[in-house]
Amino acid sequence: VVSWNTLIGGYVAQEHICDALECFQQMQLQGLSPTVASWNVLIECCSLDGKTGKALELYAEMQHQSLLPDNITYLSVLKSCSNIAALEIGERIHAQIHGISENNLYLHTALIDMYGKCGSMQKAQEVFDQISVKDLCAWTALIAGYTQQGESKRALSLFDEMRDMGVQPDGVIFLSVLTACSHAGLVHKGLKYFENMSEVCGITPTIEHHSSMIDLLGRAGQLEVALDMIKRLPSKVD
RNA sequence: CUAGGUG
Repeated sequence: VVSWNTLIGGYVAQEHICDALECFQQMQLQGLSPTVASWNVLIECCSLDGKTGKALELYAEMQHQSLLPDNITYLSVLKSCSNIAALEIGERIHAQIHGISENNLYLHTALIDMYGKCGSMQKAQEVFDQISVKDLCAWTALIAGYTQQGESKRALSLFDEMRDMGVQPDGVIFLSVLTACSHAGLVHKGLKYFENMSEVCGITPTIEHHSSMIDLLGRAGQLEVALDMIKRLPSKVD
């Protein structure tokens, strides 16, 4: 069974979704019972493919066979929910999680992400507050949620709060932060964060960071500064 | 053998 799972995973990695599904059926035809991991790989694959309905279908089907979903199953299903902003389904799963498994940090982060993408920052904040040890990913999920809802100032103050607590930011969270600045037209803050990122935190800006900055500058009408940044791009990249 | 955050 383990090797079947590996095989399915291989198909998924090469984006041969149909082959993966076929493979899954064939293993059952041979009288082997898929493990939770088999289902997880499949569900994960459907949510990556944007086949959210199928993912939820598989999730229901696996429960129908009296297999217990594990944390990884919930993660994949929640990811599907965030993709289509399916708040009701997400809440249903949240309720299920409470009954069945001990919540871990990965799960909490996925919930925050899901609520954020569904526009329910109220609930996202609630989940966040219940976490005892918040790591960088949890912060990012929350901050990105506020950013996406247009609550830039909330996002930025959370970021400052996080740094006061001594959590080291990474390139991913800076992208959300820069996007928040861009959204709110906070040119100076954006420039400050951008500078701070490389000089204090030692993070090398990627193309994405530069795009974000150029977007910020462009929207604020600072076209010549934006142009200047574009000109300096190639030398910074290598 | 499978798992969370960014435009």
